[in-house]
Amino acid sequence: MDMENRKEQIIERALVHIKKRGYLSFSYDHLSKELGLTKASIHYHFEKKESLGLAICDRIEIGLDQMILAINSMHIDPREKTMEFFRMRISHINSDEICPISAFQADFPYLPEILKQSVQYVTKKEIGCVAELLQDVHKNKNKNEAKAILLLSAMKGALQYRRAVGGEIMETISKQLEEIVQ
Amino acid sequence: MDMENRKEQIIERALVHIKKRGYLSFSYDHLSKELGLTKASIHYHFEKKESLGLAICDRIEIGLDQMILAINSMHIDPREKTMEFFRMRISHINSDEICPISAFQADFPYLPEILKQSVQYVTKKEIGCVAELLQDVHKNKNKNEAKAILLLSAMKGALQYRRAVGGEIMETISKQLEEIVQ
DNA sequence: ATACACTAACCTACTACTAAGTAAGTGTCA
DNA sequence: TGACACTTACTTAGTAGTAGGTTAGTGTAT
Repeated sequence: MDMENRKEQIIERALVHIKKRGYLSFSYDHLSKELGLTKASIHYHFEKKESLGLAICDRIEIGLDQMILAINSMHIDPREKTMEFFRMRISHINSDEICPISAFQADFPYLPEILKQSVQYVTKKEIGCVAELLQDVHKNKNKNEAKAILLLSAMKGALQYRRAVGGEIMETISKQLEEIVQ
Repeated sequence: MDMENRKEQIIERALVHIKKRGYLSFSYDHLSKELGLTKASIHYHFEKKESLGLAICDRIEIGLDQMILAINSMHIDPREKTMEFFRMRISHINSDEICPISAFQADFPYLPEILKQSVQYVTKKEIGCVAELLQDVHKNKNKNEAKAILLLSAMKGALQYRRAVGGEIMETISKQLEEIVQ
């Protein structure tokens, strides 16, 4: 397989693993067996685990950009745009998974410094995305930033709760997030 | 040192480690070195890591009971009681830590079955605690359960966000939680 | 004497990471 | 056209370090 396809394939599988079990707990061994390669081959594409971690952060960032682009091309109510962001975000996370950014945050103290920075960057970017969508609802920048953090914290906390209390929690939370957006 | 004191000491240190780095990532080796013991000695008190995990869940449950007891003996507004619960909960978590229940949830798919059950139990118990405190504010049981889940999700999500965006986030969130309680 | 709290030394499995080698292809020059 | 240098995408076989867990034995207080 050519370089770019294989790299993408590894990033995609690693992202699934991170959503399932976190950054520190997934291993090149698991990953390689799933892809029908050797560990060494993954090291060929991503010299260190850290390099793969950084590539995944980039991947998440690209995903955010694509979502914002898709949402801004929709002709719907501004309130609906914010909710659409959350719907899209949740739809990429299976019921046995958590948000990959949350997974990185859970392992944060033991990440290599450069990966910490990348996680910080993508975390802040996501908050910025939501805050900007909220700007079309009410024009209070400070309040929107605070609201964005609340909405995101609640959504991601809920995704983790889902593991212990079951699936119906996300509907319960979504309804209440809608009230907060209003 | 006598059995009960040592056991308590191990649980206490392990709880700190779980708040800092999660259940899967803390090790008997680290723990033993901190306590000036050997790994084997910790295995003497807690045969398996799983046993220690269960003891920590018990410990968290006892902590919840004590908080509810303390809060119910206060002569304050019902709204304030709910907020006091959150203040107490947050005060036990340092700025480089996350909620231990969240930490267990983050590692959930790879916990032994019996520990999963214990985490589920303590998760639901905490939701029950908050929902009951809310019963003194508004008497709508279903809505209070939903509100409890929202408040807890937001708080715990925010504790994880704090690692990537810094400490001032908790004040921002607390103010907004107060509005939701009203 | 016996139970308790502990240690030294070990085992197996798994982690990230590396060294050395190879088959298949690409580009270039006589 | 064909020989040569080089690259890509891998493999096999390792390294050192750490994980959870075990076994057999030691010191001590009652």
